[in-house]
Amino acid sequence: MEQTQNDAKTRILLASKKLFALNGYDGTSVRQICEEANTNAALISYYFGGKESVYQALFEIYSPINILTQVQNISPIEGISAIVKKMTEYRIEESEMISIIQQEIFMNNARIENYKKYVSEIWLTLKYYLDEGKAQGIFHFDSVDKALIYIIAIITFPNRFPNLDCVFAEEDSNKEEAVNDTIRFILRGLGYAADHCEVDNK
Amino acid sequence: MEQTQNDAKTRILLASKKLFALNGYDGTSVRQICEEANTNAALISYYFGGKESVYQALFEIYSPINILTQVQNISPIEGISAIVKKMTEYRIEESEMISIIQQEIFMNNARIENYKKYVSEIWLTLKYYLDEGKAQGIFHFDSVDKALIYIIAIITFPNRFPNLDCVFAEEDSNKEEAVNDTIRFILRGLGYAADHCEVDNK
DNA sequence: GTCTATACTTGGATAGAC
DNA sequence: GTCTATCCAAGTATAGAC
Repeated sequence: MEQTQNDAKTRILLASKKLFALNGYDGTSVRQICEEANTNAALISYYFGGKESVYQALFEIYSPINILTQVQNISPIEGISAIVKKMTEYRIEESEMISIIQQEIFMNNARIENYKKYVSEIWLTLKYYLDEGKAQGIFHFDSVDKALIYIIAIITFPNRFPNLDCVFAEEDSNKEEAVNDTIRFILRGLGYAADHCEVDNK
Repeated sequence: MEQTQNDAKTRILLASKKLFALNGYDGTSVRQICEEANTNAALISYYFGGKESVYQALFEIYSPINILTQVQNISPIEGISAIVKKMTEYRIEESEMISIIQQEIFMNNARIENYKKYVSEIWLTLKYYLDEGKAQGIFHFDSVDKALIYIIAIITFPNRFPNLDCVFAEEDSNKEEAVNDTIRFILRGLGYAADHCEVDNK
């Protein structure tokens, strides 16, 4: 089926992505979505089969698909940097999806069963590189689970807060800057001292 | 009015805290709450005036009230450590509230207007210490907003994931350990090199 | 392929019995 | 102080018109 930028189906997807991010799944009604999308409420059922199927479709279409490619057989530093880079880019490109994912991660519902496996894979890969890096003496932390949680917290935290504008003054920086800044903070946090302890340079 | 651990009002508060954390505000019905609390749906209105008022009551009763006491006129390191310590303790003691707060922060709704001011104050204090520390040459980062976001991400990230058990193997550690671990990660991330640049091994 | 009208379900609040 | 029954509003899905 042909799918242009402006057909009703696409408009529904974009509208629901926006509204789910702002108001949550349960806080968004199909009537709201269709108003935002300039379509009729019946089209949700017609195109997708229901509200939940629209939600599932978002994850299928806007998932960070290629995060784990090119992340095999490289060093812990490279591995972690690569994942942080991809996630940070995704976080900027698909900030609405990150909001949606954030809201889901901490909830109990079964809406994202399929997606969970996919996300777990990313976190387990991160964990693998943390273990490796610690074993090689590159990283210095006590608990791999705690370190993992800090990293997940950072790379899944939305960069937009509809509710807390007053705190954040700076305008958007470019993507590359954000990636490097995030990688630096995380590697430093892990006790990787290369960039500020000269004796460490080899 | 006398309030025991087991009166209906308290049971409603605890049940709603639990369910809001797991399923979100919109994902929780007053009927669910009252089933969990072993009371009747009418009591929500009777005691609180409505679902939203129960929600507000949670923030009034279980807020991290004393976070900003004893955080004046101290050094950036001490200031940031103190806030991270208090928030980490709160995160462990009131993990359900942290889940609820997390869900709210990224949303658009006006439910937590009062609470927002309170939260903003904490973040602005953190920001102040970050600026101070950078000016004093203690911290090394480019963007204070980015640094602030990393810290907020870490100290507001729930430590429980109903949805991602498989990734996290370790059992709960004690509170003090968690506090010190978190402070160390953050200070390192900020480029505060005191604890590993002299000689790494102890 | 798109929309209108509507039936069905669920949630929140309330009146009144005990 | 607590519960039962019920009203009203909102969300969802569907049948069928165009």
